[in-house]
Amino acid sequence: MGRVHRARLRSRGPSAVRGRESLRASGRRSARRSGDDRTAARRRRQDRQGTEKVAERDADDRVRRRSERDPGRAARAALAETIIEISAPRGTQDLLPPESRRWARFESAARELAERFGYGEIRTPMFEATELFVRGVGETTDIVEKEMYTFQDKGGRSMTLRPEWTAPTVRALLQHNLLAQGPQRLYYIGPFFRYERPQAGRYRQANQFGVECFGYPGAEADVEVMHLAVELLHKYGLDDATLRINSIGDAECRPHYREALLRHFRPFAGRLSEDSRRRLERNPLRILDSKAPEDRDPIASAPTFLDALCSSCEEHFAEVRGYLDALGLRYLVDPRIVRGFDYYTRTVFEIVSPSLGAQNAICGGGRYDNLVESLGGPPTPAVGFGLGEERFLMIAPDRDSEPPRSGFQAIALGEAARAWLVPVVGALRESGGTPVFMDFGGRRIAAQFKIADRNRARYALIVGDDELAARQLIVRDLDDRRERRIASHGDAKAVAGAVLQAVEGAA
RNA sequence: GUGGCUGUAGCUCAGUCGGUUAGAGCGUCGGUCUGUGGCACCGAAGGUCGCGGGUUCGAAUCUCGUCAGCCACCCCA
Repeated sequence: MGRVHRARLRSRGPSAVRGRESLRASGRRSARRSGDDRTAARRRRQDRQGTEKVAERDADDRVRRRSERDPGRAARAALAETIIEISAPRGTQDLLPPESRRWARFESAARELAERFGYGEIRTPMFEATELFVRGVGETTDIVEKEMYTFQDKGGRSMTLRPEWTAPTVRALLQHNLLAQGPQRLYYIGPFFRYERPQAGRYRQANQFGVECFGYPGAEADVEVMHLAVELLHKYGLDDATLRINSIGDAECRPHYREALLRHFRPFAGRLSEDSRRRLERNPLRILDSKAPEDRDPIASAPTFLDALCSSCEEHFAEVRGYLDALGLRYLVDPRIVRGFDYYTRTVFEIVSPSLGAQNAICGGGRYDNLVESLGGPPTPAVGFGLGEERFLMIAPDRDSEPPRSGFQAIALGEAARAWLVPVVGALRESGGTPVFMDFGGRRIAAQFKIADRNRARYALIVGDDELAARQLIVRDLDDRRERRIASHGDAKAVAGAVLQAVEGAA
């Protein structure tokens, strides 16, 4: 896919004529003129570099000549002076058919699965008060420090396009006091925004499917959300993606681990990467995430969290593994997973795919037992994940299959036939469950058949003057090329009914 | 934010040492076939060579800047 698709919203006015129009006029049109004329044109072109005046006169001349051939042009040119070139903003993309069909399929699969797990959809605004993310995600995280799309609204409030969806979900939960009704299982699907340099699997506007489960402290909930994510992958046959899990402890044991890490890394301080040196005091956990080659050895010898967990965290993690085993879910304990958000506690997990590039995490999540409280709610344990739709669809194998033929291509030959057929098409669309296509371009019959093929239509309905006179229409099976004539009496609805009846059983 | 690579037709890409009118395949439209598709043949339309400046008699080609895309770093979905 790839290159720039730049929409040229180009209005040509007198000032623009000097650029494009003059080139076109002297280029294309001169090709039809004689050789002498051409050299004259070239000389004029060279002269033009000399003085602006000549250039303008030349351009005006061209406008006049073009206007003679196309009277509307002068009026259009007078309307607009500016040249506007607009393309989709960096790191965003347009979604077009047939790719959009894959997205729709994925989204309904995700929804269906979430509903099957007992989760209900939540939709929240695309922007929130900036403060929500600063407090929710954490001030020292990369997201808050440098990746947020923040703006001031006209009331002077600081707003931010959501960079993640957990904090907004919690906000909505608290605002509507849903926790008073007991545990909540919610899912969401849609866009989120991060101001980053785009690369493979990373965009400024991306889409995420995620679930959040509130109110259950036990490992059952952790494993439920993991199961949901894995099952979605499984449905698409993405079995080479692996679930990696870890525990990063809670308020009791994390400080101890932090100390242990500091003791370990301090002696290496001089040799660590610049980034890791900075992280040493602020957030030593994140050093474990580093890919810098000079950090590799110190990280490999670092103590793991699994040795430092307090007894209750250790027990929780053991239960998580137990449930995963009981469900037959394959996983890998990876002590290096730490995750980028501050709100995680205990279980964290990622699903990574070997077929993605450097951004190989297709899904990430974990438990966040303190977030609800820190946003002003009652103490509420919670666990959830986010899954990147772009990344998922990059590796999903549902690409090439050609859909089976279905529906109708209405083919009219001539004005009268078209006028007769249009209401029939409308009636078919009202009553049938299959697509009905029609080309309004007045193309010859062969071209309309090509369009039918492209549309993967199953039947062609052909009407020309002969059929009109005979009150018939032709139904052609585009698979076996057999066709038959059926009577077309009555109004459009009756004709549509006759058509549907004629193909019934055949399809 | 840093670095590397790349911008030529709707798409994929050629374009020699800087030289006259920038090409191909696919796609689109028309024709061969006044009314029958996937094939074939013929023809046509379609280009500010990303944009702006510089060098030069002359720039798609060299140079600087800029924008965009891709990839990597940081980090993450």
